[in-house]
Amino acid sequence: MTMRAADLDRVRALPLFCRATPEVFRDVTAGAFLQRFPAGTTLLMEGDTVDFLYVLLDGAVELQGSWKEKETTLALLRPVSTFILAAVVLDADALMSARTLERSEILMLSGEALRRTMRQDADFSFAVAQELSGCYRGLVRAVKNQKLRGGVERLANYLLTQRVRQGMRDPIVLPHEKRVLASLLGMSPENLSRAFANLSSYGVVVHGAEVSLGRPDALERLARPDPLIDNHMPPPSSVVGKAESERWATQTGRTCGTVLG
Amino acid sequence: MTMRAADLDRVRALPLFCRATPEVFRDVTAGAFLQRFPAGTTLLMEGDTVDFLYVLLDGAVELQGSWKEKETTLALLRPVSTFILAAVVLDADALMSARTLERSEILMLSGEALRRTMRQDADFSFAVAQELSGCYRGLVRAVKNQKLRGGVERLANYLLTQRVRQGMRDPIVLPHEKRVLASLLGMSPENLSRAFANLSSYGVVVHGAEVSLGRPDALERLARPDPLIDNHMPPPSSVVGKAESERWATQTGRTCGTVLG
DNA sequence: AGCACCGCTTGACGAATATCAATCGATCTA
DNA sequence: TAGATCGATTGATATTCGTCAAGCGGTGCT
Repeated sequence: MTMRAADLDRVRALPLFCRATPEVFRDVTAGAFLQRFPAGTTLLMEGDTVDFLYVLLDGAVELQGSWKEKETTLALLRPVSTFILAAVVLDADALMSARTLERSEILMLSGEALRRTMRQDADFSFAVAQELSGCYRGLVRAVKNQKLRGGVERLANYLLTQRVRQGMRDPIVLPHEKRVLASLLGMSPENLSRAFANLSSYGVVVHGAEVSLGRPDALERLARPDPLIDNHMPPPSSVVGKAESERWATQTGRTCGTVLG
Repeated sequence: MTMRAADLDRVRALPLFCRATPEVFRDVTAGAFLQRFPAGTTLLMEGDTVDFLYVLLDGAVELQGSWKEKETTLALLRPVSTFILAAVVLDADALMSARTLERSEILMLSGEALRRTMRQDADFSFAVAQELSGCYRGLVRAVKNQKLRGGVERLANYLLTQRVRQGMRDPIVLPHEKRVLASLLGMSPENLSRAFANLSSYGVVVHGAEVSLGRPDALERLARPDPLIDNHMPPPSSVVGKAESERWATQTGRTCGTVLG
């Protein structure tokens, strides 16, 4: 209950809640609490049963899956984003782990309360269904991205997507470590370096986290972005208006990367 | 409206509808119609706006995505399955194409009616949200499968999953052409052949569509199936009881393949 | 029967990618 | 400041995978 009014407002503005009645919002946030975590904290392990809907208010969170000592990044989240909505709705165990990449502020809503409210309010239930649909479509994009494109193509499209999200500024800045980005794009860190090197012939210059797309048109001819794969949603600056850009990975706000990769 | 009572019952039994009141079921099926398609018919193209929720009652359909002359199979559906639920809920365009693999019988429900009913009935809305959650989780499994495993490992796990679904019978039978299976598993048909050849050292013998897993234990040590990736749901024979095994790809019934791959 | 077509398999080759190792640079610490 | 640590880069090498080509074995058609 120790949360600033401004935080509550940011949650209220989420597509998931912005059309809910005051009563519904009160019900679903009943018993919610805000918590701060340092960087590198594991919030949730694969296979854990999940009792809360998480809302990232500040910081950064990585969703990852693992198999046989190997790990891969499924999504990178920035505020304001919700995650593991699907597991909460089904009251099932988590299919991915969640860990903080930076010091983060996270609101935790009772899963029980969420499900109860859904059963009582058709409009809220509908909003949840819409959110889940957006998440689903985000994953469809991810799979297509992964299966249909090669490594350099995924990187090229990632850069073009970032350019749009960062308001067409020229030196875009990578929002995460390159090792994490590599995992998101489905390649080894070494290969990401080489992929960047390849793109230099298309005008791409890298200086640390700053990447300048010298000739976006040339890069675009290589990347061939496709609205059915890459969600080039409006830059964060412009008011997002109708909560319509598909949401991603149970998260409602911006995503860092078209999508997994 | 030309549909047999038995068909209606099968639709009624879907997790999506089985808990709905008679009125809700009547509303959502209002204006629905049954249609027959020959093999190889494209029901829906990527990018098309979608006005109907599809229910596969007989036959087989493939969901695929494409980019730059390339195509990949995202899911293989068998009766009784619904598909493109997410696009219908959002009233958005389709992210994948759908085509029949065999002569198929398909029920088409009005998307408008579905959304209207959702807004009126919280329980139905909740059922849709649960269905979407299952689909979402199916895709998470798919991405993990694709990013964390190699080709042979994906095939080995596919075979083990099929063994469970087909009631542990020994010569399992591949439910689709090998070229389609290869696309589902994310490899070329040539590589699928070689992958099968590799598995011969683990007891796998292939005779056309019949595959005998000579030593399932050995195969399992290679495949390392994981409940957080492979949905080893109960064999179709045993009554599925509570509609709980996660649904896949907007589909409610059996799926042919752990998952895309 | 003969023929064409199609799906599957196999081999050879090249491209893409992972892995291992070493190095460089920046940051943090003692 | 010196040392240690960590992320990023680069090179060498092995593995995986896709592509091209040919051959095999069915099915269906005439």
